[in-house]
Amino acid sequence: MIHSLSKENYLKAIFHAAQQTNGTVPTTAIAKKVGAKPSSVTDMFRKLSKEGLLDYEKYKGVSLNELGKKAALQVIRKHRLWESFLVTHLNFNWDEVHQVAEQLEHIQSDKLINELDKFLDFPTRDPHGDPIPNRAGYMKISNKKLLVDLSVDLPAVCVGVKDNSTEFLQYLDKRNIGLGTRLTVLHHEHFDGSLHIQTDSSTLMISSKIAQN
Amino acid sequence: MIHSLSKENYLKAIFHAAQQTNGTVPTTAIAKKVGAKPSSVTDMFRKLSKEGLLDYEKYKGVSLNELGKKAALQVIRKHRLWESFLVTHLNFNWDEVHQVAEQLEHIQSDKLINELDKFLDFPTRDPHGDPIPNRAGYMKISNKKLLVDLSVDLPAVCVGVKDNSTEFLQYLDKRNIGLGTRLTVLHHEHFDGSLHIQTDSSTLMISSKIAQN
DNA sequence: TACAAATTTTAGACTTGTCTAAAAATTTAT
DNA sequence: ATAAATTTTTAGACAAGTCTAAAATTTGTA
Repeated sequence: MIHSLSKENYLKAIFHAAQQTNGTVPTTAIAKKVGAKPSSVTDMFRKLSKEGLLDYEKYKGVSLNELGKKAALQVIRKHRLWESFLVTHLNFNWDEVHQVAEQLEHIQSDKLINELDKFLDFPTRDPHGDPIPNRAGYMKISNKKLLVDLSVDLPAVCVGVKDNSTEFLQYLDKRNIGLGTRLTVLHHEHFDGSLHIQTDSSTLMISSKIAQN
Repeated sequence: MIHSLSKENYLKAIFHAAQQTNGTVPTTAIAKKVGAKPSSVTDMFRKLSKEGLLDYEKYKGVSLNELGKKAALQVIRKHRLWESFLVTHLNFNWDEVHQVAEQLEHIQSDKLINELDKFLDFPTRDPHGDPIPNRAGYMKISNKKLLVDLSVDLPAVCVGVKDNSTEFLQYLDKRNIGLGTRLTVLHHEHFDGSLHIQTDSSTLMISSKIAQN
């Protein structure tokens, strides 16, 4: 139940890659993610497969099984909790945390990570707005988030809306916002909760209308 | 200027061993500390020597040079700052922290460790009472500490006293405390600062008399 | 459908850090 | 002072994770 640093990185990479492609991931995709040559990735696929963490068929790519998913989610949980800690308590900016969290995510100690979770008051989103798996490995599916929860200056893509009423959709349409629209939050206006956002075509202001990223 | 996990462990082990023996450390002493066979230690001695971190002569043992000492102190700084964090913010007991700190001490990030230092308000002692090197690598020589600063239940040895007056020494003598006496603090009485301590031969009470560990 | 291109796997090798067994040097003790 | 005991080093090997080069398989296209 304890994996090497390298194996944890592969599991994480496969998990993330599988979010895009529906489950099965090709060798080269992982090679790019982990910064290794495809031949090395094949070797590791066989090892992880033999350890019962993923399903692998020669030339067919891999997919995480339940055990592998669980292991990957634990690493992701650690990564995101550490990122949160760095930003909220150690004065890191959201764009500085990744490299350090890549190291911290491999520290092995259940007590450590659960106490950190408690210390941070059980956050559900990391500084990039991505969901943090809980102790049991459960996390809200996908990395959608409400526009109001979106970090300032973080580029994002609109993939859905919460309020599906026609009037709301027309409102968005009039402003050229739809599925696939790329946007960035420029500024949060705290007194009324309104947002200044930047899309590819224009800059505009949005009130507390809730759009999902 | 960046060393592998294993090398950092060797540097730390050599540093600690050198505190006892006046500078030069034999192969077997390090073998025991790092949990490796003497032949492996010899190999590593040669590597670290070639990297300019320590002075090594075949069959003569090693000693850290300035560069090696600096590197060791940075690892020790990280170890002790993390121990402090674990105890003061994550509800670890002083006897639970070591194993986790052994991992955390190898995280590479100057910003991380300096921000952690600041977050902890620049502590000078870790939970075991050992001094924490500052950013520049400076630390109060040796791990002596005042008895009043000694953690409860941590076994210690008396190696000196601050007040050298005859009457104070006689006072200690009467209670069978001298250089080399092993003792443990059982309890701190907060209202008057007195201490209950346990020596090999007896249990006794000490007022705010300051004895150095 | 068959060939060319791209992807994936195999084979053999290298690095780091470790080990065992045996040889060499040092220390201890008589 | 020399033999015995201990310590240290050398030599050769191994596991993990990686690489390059070449072979095998799959995919895309004419």
